[in-house]
Amino acid sequence: MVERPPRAPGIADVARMAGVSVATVSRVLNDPGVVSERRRTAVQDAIVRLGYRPNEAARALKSGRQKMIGVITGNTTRYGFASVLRGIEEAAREGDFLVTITVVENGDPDHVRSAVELVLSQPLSGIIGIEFDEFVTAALARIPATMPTATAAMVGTNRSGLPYAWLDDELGARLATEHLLALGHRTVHHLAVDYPNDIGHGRTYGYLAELAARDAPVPPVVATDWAPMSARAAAIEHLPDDATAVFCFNDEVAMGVLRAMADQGRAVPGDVSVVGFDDMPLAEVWTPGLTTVRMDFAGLGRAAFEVLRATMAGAPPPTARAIRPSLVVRGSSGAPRAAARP
Amino acid sequence: MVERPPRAPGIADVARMAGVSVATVSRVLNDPGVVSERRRTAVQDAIVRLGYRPNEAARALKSGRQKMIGVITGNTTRYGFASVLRGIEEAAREGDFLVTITVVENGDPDHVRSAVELVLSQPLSGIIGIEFDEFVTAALARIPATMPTATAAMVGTNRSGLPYAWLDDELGARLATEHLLALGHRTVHHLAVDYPNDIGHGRTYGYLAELAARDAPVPPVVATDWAPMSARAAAIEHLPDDATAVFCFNDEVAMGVLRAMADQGRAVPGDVSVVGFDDMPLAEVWTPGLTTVRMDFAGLGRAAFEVLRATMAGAPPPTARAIRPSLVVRGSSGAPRAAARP
DNA sequence: CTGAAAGCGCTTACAG
DNA sequence: CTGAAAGCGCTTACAG
Repeated sequence: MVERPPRAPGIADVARMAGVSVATVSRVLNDPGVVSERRRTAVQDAIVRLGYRPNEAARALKSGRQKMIGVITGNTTRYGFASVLRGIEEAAREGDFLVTITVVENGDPDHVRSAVELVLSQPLSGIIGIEFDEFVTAALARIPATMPTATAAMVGTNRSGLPYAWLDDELGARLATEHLLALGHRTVHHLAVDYPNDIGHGRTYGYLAELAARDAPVPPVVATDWAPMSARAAAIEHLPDDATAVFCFNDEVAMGVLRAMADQGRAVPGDVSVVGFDDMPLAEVWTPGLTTVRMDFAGLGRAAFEVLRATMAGAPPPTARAIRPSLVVRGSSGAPRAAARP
Repeated sequence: MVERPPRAPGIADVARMAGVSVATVSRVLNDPGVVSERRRTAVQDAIVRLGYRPNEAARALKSGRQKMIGVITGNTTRYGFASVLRGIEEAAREGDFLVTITVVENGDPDHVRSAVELVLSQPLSGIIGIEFDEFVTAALARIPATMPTATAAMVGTNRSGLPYAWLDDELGARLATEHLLALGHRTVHHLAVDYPNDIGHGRTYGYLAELAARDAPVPPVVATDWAPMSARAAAIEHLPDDATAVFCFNDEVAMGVLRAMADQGRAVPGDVSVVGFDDMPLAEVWTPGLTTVRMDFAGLGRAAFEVLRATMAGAPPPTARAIRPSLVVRGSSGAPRAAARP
């Protein structure tokens, strides 16, 4: 613990020590170029000696803006949200912005409203929504148009209409589906979360599109929820016995499917190939290693921050920034047993 | 997008509409009891009609404190940190506090200093450090004593000496070790992260203590780092062929060990029992389901917030709040093959 | 119970 | 380039 004066030094203390007016100190802080070198040096010395630190509340009161951005997000315990948040935080910190988070995880109007009120009570510079679901969209809809706002999204999830950066999960799904088809599977089955719904998910669309493009039969989509054990149950109940390839909504769903296969004594990839989505850190550790699509969530967070920064600077409506996913092939996918068919 | 006046309404607008002074409006906001019912109602009506929202920057400027707490944490992408953050955020939101996060993930003095500077530039009400590693401890050491601060810790990690809440991972390790010994294993091996080091970890201590208490032989501790695949490598290289039970530092390490066993053709739990630590959501999905120790990280976050709240209220140095872990038995642990020995 | 007034720590026209 | 002064939106003694 450093010892400190009872009251933190203010701009007036600096001015006194440097023998200048408070206005000059303020200028040194905000626009050093306009101050003569002599005084500038004197002020900077005083700042260091006093350990002066600007009071952001006072700055915010004057300017109406604070060097702080708000992030509205779903459950930060989930891999995607956590990683995007990570990227935002890094980019923000580099730009000297602090990040405040507000979790919105259901559609209850009271919950959404109070969460937004809480964020808006602060003089934020801007807001980023991690718009992967409808709850965040609902929260974003309550933010006044005067507040600079940007969004991190995936295909089809950017329902707020705000400037955004996005991850092309539709492309990722096509890569995954194509990979399986190229291996010789007659078709590919799919476990989808939150399907059917009015948002739709790029990864489900991409899967369907790739099947169509290659004239593969389209099996019924198997619906599940986020919980891996629900995916396990859905796989056991709805995946046909002759399925040889399964493309999963995300890695956690894939892990549930892998568990289902193990419990049923079906070999992976011998009897069935399983492909996930996201490439979370544990994907490679699973037995067998999970073939999946790598999504650069942290990059998405950084890109969203750049979009917000442009918006804050009053730039023309910034273009969306897309991040390309890539396929990561590991042990869980292979050729079907009877691959040698015409 | 709601349409809004160019400038947000202030306390003066409310006062005008309600026909009272600004002082009265302020009182209604902060201490409604002292205002007569008639005026109070008038003010509250005006607040609603105007959509008035207090400007926290102005409040902070007067009081020197803002309804915002800062969280200093390690990589929020990791399960433990993310879950504690989660608990803090929930508790804070219920108390109408906003949460700001700053990630400190290495010991570089410049990094630590600038991270702390950034946090301190805000008129925070208080700070919580998720003190699971030395980097957060280093950051906490730079916070002036005048700032209310609390910590979320585990056994031995609370090196800052600040008021804290903690998770008794030493007890958890004893439960896990005892479980394995009670199953009939002659002894238990251990993969430890960050060992040996001057902090030490409660879970490693607890394991050692339980072995000693039961007069079991003490095999050399196998060192690994956080990455599951490193744990896999360490297990393959250093775990003796006759090991029948392994207690792992955390679930991710255990997953690496499970992978090592699979790659070596050793059956779990037939040939070797594996126990993890933390009970992350995927632990039950693994094949076989992972026996582990459940750690209530979110509860820890909430408890840390309570400790901070007491500190902010100027209460006597709050007592530490302990959270008990519990053993969760699943498929990865069982009796050794030759269990029927004296 | 209520109002007039000072002041929190800055920034920013306005003069010079 | 520099300083004196007003003001950002509140809270809080101080009188009454």
